[in-house]
Amino acid sequence: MTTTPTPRRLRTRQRLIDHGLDLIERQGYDQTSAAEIARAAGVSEMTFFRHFATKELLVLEDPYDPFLAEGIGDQPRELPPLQRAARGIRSAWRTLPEPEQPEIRRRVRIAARTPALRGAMWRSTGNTEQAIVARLVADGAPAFDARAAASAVIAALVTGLYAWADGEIDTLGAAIERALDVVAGEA
Amino acid sequence: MTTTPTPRRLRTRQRLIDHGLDLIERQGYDQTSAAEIARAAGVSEMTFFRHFATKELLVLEDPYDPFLAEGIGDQPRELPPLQRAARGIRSAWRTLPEPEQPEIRRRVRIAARTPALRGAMWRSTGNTEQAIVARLVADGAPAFDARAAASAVIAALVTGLYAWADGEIDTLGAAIERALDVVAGEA
DNA sequence: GAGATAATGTTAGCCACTAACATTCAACCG
DNA sequence: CGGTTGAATGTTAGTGGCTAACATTATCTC
Repeated sequence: MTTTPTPRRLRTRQRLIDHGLDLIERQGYDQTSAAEIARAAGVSEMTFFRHFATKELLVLEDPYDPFLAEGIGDQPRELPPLQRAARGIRSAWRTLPEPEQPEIRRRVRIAARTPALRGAMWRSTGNTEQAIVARLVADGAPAFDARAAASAVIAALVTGLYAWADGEIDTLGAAIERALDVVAGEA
Repeated sequence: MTTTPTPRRLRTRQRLIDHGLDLIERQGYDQTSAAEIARAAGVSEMTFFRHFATKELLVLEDPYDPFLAEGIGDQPRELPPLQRAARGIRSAWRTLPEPEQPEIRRRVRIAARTPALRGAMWRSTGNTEQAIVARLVADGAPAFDARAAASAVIAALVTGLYAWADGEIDTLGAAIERALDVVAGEA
């Protein structure tokens, strides 16, 4: 189905990202047009949109990572959905090395500062949220409770992301732990 | 500061809303242009945007209601922020009569079905969220915890709103109660 | 080196939205 | 009642996000 991209395409894509984040950091998201980014990257405007279906995705697109939902199945089913989701994510995160990608931080910082992107960020977490809902439901949670718990946990996580991007919290891991503490305290 | 709108302006605005929701319900949000709505309401496209700064706001604009945050101050400060927010909102809601406005339900149903509007909904809850954060912080909560708690509670509330609009839960009050139960169970 | 295929370019156009300026409407004043 | 004023609306022109259709250029294979 999904054919692997050619080296040339990957180079073009990376140039668009590099020049795009650069320009946006300097002049702001709204003040930077897709055409301008394309010009800076040495391609046509059309090519920009062939790489990123929307301008938002230049900043927010990330490969879908369902791994966050994977720890949920291990949690005891007696726990309420919110606790299961929070603890599952925490344990999934701990099995992973801190992905110290500075580019992710650039992206999140831009998103945090751009009102137009905050909504888009919400949309871009949709896949992760659905994965969490699916796991909770598979383990017996009512559909409504699963949706409410998943959306609440994701919202807190995004808050943590923003705090990390702003330098308010040092490491991504610490931001996540603290956000999860707030929605499902140690109590 | 804010001058009261003239009767004529109010009539035009209502006609835009009536024809707008009507057309959007029939053909979908993305398939209905602002120009089309304006034409149906018998005004120019420019007038549409003078009443609604963005097309999204035709569906989502609602007077800012800070009342939801008002019950938070009454909660015991020993409780963690998430509990304070959830209980405060619950008690604020209970002091109010169920506002059985069918138009609100139309709007929410459209928002629930339109991916482009889900993000906008998130933005439109920003005022309420800020009010909640302000109250939590005023009562001594750390800023980060307040933001995380407020965003989580709002996210769950929006989930409840959608469920009510879809008919999955009968009354708005029940939807809110249940959403709050999920994020801050009786435990 | 010829062909096939992916990647890009060009052009034209729709829609959301804005700025600038002209026009109509409604209330108020004499 | 006519005239004046300010709000509401209309008109026109333009920008930026985004798409469709078709032409062109790279790159890879044989």
